[in-house]
Amino acid sequence: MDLRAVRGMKDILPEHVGQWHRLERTFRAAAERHGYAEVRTPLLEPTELFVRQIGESTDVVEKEMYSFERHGDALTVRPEGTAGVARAYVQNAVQGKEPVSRWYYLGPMFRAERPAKGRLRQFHQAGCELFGDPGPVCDAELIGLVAEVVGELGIGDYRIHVNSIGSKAAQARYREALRSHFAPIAGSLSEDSRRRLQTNPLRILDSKSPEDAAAIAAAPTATELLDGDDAAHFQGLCRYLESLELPFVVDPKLVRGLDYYTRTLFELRTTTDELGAQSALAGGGRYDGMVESLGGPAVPAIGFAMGLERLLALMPEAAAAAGPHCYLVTLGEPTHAPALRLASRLRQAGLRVELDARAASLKAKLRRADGLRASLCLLLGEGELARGVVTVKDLARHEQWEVSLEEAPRSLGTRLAEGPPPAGAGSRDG
RNA sequence: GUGGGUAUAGCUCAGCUGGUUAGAGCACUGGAUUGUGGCUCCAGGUGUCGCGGGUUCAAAUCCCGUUACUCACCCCA
Repeated sequence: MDLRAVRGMKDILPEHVGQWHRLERTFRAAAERHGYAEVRTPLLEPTELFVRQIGESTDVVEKEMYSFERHGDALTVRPEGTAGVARAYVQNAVQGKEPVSRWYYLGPMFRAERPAKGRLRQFHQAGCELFGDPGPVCDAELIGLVAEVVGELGIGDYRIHVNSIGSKAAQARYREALRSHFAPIAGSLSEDSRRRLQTNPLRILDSKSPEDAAAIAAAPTATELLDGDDAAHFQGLCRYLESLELPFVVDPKLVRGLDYYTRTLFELRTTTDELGAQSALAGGGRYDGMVESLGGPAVPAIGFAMGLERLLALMPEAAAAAGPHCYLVTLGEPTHAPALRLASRLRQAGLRVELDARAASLKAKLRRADGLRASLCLLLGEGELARGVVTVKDLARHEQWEVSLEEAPRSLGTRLAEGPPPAGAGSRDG
């Protein structure tokens, strides 16, 4: 086969879409309970949007974006959701319509990384963005929302990591403090970390190289350097998380790879190894400067995104998808047209009907009805046709009877409404 | 981008230090039951052994190259 899906981009086959729907339903319901409404923004944005908001020297911008030029416009397929949503917020002057906006989104993101376990080039995120509230009450509430969704999905093995890197000014001070801490010992650092000393010393902190471990442990932490307002904000966040009874760990080494964050940072990390070397299920933080840097007023904002493939990998197996109510089997060409009409009338009555007019044996068709977990199998042969009836077979109860073609939609509708057949058979909800 | 691993039937995989017609399970089809399923039994496979080259009397097996997938680094969802 020479035409395959692009590397790192996967087909989601019908057998898995039930799980996706469950995940999306759970997320939407939780977000809407918290007052969030869905926003849909384009997959393509001006390249400049991501370069300026995510940061020129970040990995995402330096090497992971799908960028191209078309009709003179430099465009990029979105690598994340926040920048586009913030752009939409500013462009539509939403701050003038309401003091606080709660928006959620759902969809594919694209990063041209080398794929690995838990990491794809097209992956899906669901996220929330809250504009107009500086926190920290809403920060805690937002983290609570993420935990709620993850918990409802049946995922329990995770930890909430929280940190604060302060305002942009505090970050600049912190960067300097890290530089003066690491510069004298640069010789003992890993090659990557020596490079990061120049580009972004914050990210030395999440280096996993053993040679960096001691230097990182001795490094100053961001929270130590927070000034009055920043420190109070972070203390408030921790206090509110406690009052929500959300277990969390303060993780001074939590530094995220996007430049736009201010103050609050958080991640939900799985404590299992189901995701290989990856561990983040969801991540987010505050980005108080973004709206203003996009040309809007100084509106504070916070948000998060969850990786849907990663959540799916940790979700417990769901029950089998519901089969059809009726599996309608024809026997012989003369029954085809009447069967088509019967199927259509049954569907009008609200039933899920699958018609099997293959030339295969009755045995093969019944086997298929069974494999699909159909509730009822309907047999329409020439004998039935002559008598104006259809044979109805309850696959779970091993009973069969005839009903007139005329009466079938009403009779079968009633029968199916009576409830599921005995255990182990019939339809189940996913 | 840099490394490691893998590549045999639709799927999951056996196939030993090279040896003649390349196997199993699952799935699928037919039959046992001329129109009755899940269990059982019987039967059914012409598969570019990823691709190209090399070594050899002989290559799925050894060597080289190449492509794809995968895992790890990096970074993140």
